[in-house]
Amino acid sequence: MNVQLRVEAMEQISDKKRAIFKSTMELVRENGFHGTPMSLVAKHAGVAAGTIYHYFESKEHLLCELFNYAQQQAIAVVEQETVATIPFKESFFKLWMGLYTFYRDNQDMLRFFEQFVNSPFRTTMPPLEEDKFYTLLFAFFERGIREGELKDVSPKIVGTLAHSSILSMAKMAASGRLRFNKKELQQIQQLLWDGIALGR
Amino acid sequence: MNVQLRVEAMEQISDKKRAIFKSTMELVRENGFHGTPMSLVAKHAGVAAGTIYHYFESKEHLLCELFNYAQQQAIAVVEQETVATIPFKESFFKLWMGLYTFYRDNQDMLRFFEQFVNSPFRTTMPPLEEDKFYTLLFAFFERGIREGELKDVSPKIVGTLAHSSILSMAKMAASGRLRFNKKELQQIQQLLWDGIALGR
DNA sequence: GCAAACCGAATGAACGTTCAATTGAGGGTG
DNA sequence: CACCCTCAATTGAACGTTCATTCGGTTTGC
Repeated sequence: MNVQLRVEAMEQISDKKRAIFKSTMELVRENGFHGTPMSLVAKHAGVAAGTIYHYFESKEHLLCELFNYAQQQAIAVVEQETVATIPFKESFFKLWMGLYTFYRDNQDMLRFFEQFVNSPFRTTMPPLEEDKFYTLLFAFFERGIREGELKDVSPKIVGTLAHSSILSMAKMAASGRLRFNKKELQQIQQLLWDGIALGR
Repeated sequence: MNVQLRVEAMEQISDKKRAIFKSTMELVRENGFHGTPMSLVAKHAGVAAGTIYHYFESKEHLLCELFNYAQQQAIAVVEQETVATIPFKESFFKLWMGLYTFYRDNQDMLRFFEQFVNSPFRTTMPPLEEDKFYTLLFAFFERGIREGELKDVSPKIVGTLAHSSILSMAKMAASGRLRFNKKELQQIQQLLWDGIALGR
């Protein structure tokens, strides 16, 4: 039943579709949003140009679906690290580290995300999965406030602050300007925690 | 002499050039990076297409120069709020608020920044002014560490965290999803300060 | 009268998308 | 098993549009 549910949620993606997603993400990372013509995507994915249009209505749809697809993977990380049976503080550190390593190890995706959320697509075709991601994230921080672990600031604010700290650190690591060791990463998380936690 | 210096630094920009910058920023904000043809920029700026090429070598150069131009204004904010004669803690809050209001009130610019730094231009033509911005920012936080006001974490880390918090809050305010009142803004700054400051 | 600034139609390349044609997997029939 | 039919998957050349850029000519300021 667990498997059943996962299959339903993921909607069983075809190999070609996945190859197209992968190529698009890599090319967008290197050449940007513009600068990745469909012909190039096709070549990289090892399919003909026409084939892409069998799976996707247009370039715009391809990009939007890719965003949702990638976002689902980020959602999976949040769901995995925020089970309600684990104490809040422990979950907080696990979530921070989980998302950080996810973004750090998926730099194509990270770059694609940033390009996408600042593009006009976001407004012309609002992505469903992004809402879900933030809903989950904010719910987690609301729990922290409810349980008296966090200061009484809007969960949206705390959640956004936490997430932006993760993103900026992952981008820093990705750009190669600074590589963090385990101790530094713990320092960063602790620093954030000190800010948002309710001192006893 | 004060005036003299400022003029030298700004290099005396022509009205047409400024109009082109303004139009580009507005159009990029609405239509994204792609989706703003030079012809549209020209029309919005009230000049002919060819005129743009009198001032800028190419679209790419226009965008890069615009980035530097905009970045200079952000630099001006940092310089204004981080004079060494004001106590560090007070400067910190002034800087946070100064940059926050700057970004919030210049949403075109904010959006353009985000698009630009995640585009491939950043790597093909590394922007000088971005370096200067971060150099100033990091120097300020280094001062905080040196004066024993901040925890001994790399100034690059603290600076990046602080800046990302500003950006994410300004983006939130810009998107209209949440409008902050003065008390909430103070809460956010305090929260950050609590995280990075050395408890006595 | 001479630069520099400015114009905007023309050019040519690049790109998203289409479509007629081909392949191949499955399945029903005798 | 051979045959045919169907339909989805796939191909890639061709099309039409859009867009950055050019350039010969005109205006403006000095």
